[in-house]
Amino acid sequence: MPDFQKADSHQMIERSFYMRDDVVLISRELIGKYLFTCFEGKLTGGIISETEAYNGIVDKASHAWSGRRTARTEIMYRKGGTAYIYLCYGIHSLFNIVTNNEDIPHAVLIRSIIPVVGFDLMCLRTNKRTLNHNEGIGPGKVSKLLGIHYSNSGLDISYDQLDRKSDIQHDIKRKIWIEDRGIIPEAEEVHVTKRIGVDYAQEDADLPYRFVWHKKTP
DNA sequence: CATAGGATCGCCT
DNA sequence: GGCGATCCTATGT
Repeated sequence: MPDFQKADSHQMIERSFYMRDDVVLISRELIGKYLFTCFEGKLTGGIISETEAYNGIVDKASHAWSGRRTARTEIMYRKGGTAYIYLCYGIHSLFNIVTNNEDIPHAVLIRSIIPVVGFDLMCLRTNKRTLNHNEGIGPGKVSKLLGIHYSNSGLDISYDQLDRKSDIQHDIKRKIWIEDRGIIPEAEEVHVTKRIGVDYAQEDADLPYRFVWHKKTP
């Protein structure tokens, strides 16, 4: 378990990171970043350990395939750094980060985290006495641990440096954000595979858009 | 309005 | 590894 207190580089990821063109690269680069939520003043967070890229209108696995726009998917067409969260199987809120410019509906699904901050609250949310080893593995479980609900879809998770008026620790309005704390996964520990549960996507079903961090045991 | 199905999970065998 | 839960979303009449 990394010691986040000792990491010397704490930095909330800014807009330019999310606004880039290559959603697969962003998906890869999010491995090892810290995902935080703060709802009702309570902080929880973990290290992102699994992601999937969804490559907009040309990607048959994407909700925005062929430019589809509905009330739900409209959020995907916002600018990079927006949260796109939707309900899956009637039960699970799945958390995605919109990337690229406005009107380009790229997104990264966060599939797993390693819990780091707020264990007590995460136990409450999952109704467990202690967190299981695999409690953060699976996109539905990520949202459960962090208290993310699909009604939070559309929240801004980024910030614009020029608009920054005070220390981010005092930005009580921000509910979800990502920080770079200097963790760099070993390249050979990050596995690339096809995406989960998208067999319906025909020729796009096998694209190497999933990244899984298999950490060597310390 | 009605209805099929889903970027899943946990419990069961 | 099989299956039911559970309800919103998208689509069609």
